[in-house]
Amino acid sequence: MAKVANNKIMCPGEDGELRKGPWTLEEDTLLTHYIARHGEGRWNILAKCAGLKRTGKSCRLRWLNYLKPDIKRGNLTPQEQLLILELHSKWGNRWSKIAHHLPGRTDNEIKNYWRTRVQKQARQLNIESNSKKFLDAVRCFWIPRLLQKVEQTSAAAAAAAAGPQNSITPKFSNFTVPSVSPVSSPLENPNQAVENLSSVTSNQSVINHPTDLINISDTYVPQYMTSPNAYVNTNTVYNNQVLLNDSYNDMEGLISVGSMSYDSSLLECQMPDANWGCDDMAYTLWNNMDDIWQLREIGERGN
DNA sequence: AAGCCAAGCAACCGCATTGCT
DNA sequence: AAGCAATGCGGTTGCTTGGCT
Repeated sequence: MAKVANNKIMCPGEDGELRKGPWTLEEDTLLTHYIARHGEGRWNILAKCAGLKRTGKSCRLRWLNYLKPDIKRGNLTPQEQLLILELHSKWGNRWSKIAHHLPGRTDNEIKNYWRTRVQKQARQLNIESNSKKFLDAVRCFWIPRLLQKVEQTSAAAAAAAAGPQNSITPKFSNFTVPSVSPVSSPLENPNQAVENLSSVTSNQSVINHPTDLINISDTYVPQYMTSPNAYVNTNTVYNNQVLLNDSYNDMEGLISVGSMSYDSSLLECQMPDANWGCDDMAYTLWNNMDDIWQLREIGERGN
């Protein structure tokens, strides 16, 4: 341990220049063994006394982000991704705060996930990743999809645990076959889908593109945080046609779960028979999702 | 096989905050 | 209360790796 001489902490092997760059196995071993014996903290002293030619800061980072025994490695699960999206929508770039809610994950890992995966989507959508528009897109399209994945994976796990005779019927297995009515592309006429929504009478699918929903969602009451069903139902809208769009399809790639997916051409959006006015349409749409949207799970792609 | 490029991630840097003297 | 060191946090950099030509 350190000795104090003339108010200066003296440790063996503290001479020489500080190292930078990737850590070697030897350095990792030194740090791990030292912390196992003496514990964390007092990083500058630790760095010197452990015989590491690193700054205390560097040692701390290496330990917290890589060497600590409870660090979880590997891909983020759909549940973790969902949590990150939700918490980031609440708190923004408070990586450390977010990381506290994901045991075994570091703020650095979450930050990298956000920058590499999430911001990539924003770029592809031509939306600023810190804009309300993108936040809405995440809430309306991405989170619902993750919720589906979470449900699917837990259902699959339950089915596996129950054995083949007691397999559980997925929650989305009995939705009706839709009748999708063709409408003009919102890319050609961005306001078309909203207009179509106001004129629709019943049983018609009219939303072509997520940006339409983003526009609508400016006025919706954000129940997304408390109503899982709302996620699923809004996602129906997304799935309905946007899956044809490459950049949105890329969101799929972020979720490394099983092969189950939804066929956009067979998802149904049903409107109630009541007359829809544009003004209160958004509010009604988002608050009645549970009742008015139905979807049909296609199951394994290729069916 | 070699070179190029982009994505992902580990690590660094600077600033802010906290705690101790 | 002030000064200083340690620690924490978020932004950024640059290295590694894998895919493509």
